[in-house]
Amino acid sequence: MNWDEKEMLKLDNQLCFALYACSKEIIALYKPYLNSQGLTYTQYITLLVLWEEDGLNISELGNKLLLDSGTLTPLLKKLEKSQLVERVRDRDDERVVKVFLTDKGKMLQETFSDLPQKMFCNTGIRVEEAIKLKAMLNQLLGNIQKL
Amino acid sequence: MNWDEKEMLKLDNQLCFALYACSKEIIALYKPYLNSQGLTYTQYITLLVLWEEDGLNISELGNKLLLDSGTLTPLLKKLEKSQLVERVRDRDDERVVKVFLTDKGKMLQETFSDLPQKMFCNTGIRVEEAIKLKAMLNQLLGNIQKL
DNA sequence: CCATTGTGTATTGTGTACAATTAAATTGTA
DNA sequence: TACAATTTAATTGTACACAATACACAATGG
Repeated sequence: MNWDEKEMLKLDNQLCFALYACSKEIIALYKPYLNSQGLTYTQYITLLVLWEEDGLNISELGNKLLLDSGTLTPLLKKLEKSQLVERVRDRDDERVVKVFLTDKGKMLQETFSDLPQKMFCNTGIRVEEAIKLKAMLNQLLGNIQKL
Repeated sequence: MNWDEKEMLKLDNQLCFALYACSKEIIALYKPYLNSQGLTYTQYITLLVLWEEDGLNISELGNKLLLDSGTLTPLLKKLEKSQLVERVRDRDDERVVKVFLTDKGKMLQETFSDLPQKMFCNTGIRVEEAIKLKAMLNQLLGNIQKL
């Protein structure tokens, strides 16, 4: 093993760990806001999607969130139990479960309307930096998906 | 809710989701390499730390990996079961458990010596881009930790 | 010396996350 | 119309991830 290889095996030199750590820490910053409404981060981003487009089925949600049915099925049942969504099996195709926001679920959007701005302040990052960073992440994600 | 607020509640406009998605997808790229050696990503980065500095205790590992004992205790017991590490309770302070690599665990480093390079190629990102991205992530992480 | 405070690990409970499998329903095709 | 292939969710099993708690031990201050 040469010097370069040894250097690159150090945790601090790994891009993946920086991503992994950043992701976890930022999600942790969301927690106080979300937990106060009885939500987790994954449940929150599921609602984000439904606020944009209601009545998606589970695989459509999974495509947008990059999550599979093993994650979404129990999560959506919890959201249903707290009466934020309704799961309705499609009459025309009984395999399909469509997910609809309840009135309570729709109203919750207002509660979180200022959360993105709040979170942005918490990170202490400049606007142009954030835009640049997101662009780089999206490009990276695009590269990976193509494989 | 004004237009800006509504825009920022869209999934695709959220930096946090870009981080979360990127992190998961890159870790997924690691899986074939790691699973072939019976390892998960979290176990791999734990070994990365130990290859740099052997004999750390659990809280020291947790500080470097940003993980708590609830995650590390069962993980280290699995690594011990597969004979890659040894958990030794400190004689002087019975609260402390120190973690040492076995010979088998030390030798595994060679097996992964070219993995960072391989992974880098898989992402299809340019060197300067990767460096820039990692710098931005580390700065963001620094900002958060200070809160 | 001893009560208090702090530290280090383990345990329990909840909630993802994903691979693999199953099961039901639909679709394509001979 | 049979029936194979595909699609869609749900289920099962393994592995994090973290909050909350418990517990043992250590350090410290009066």
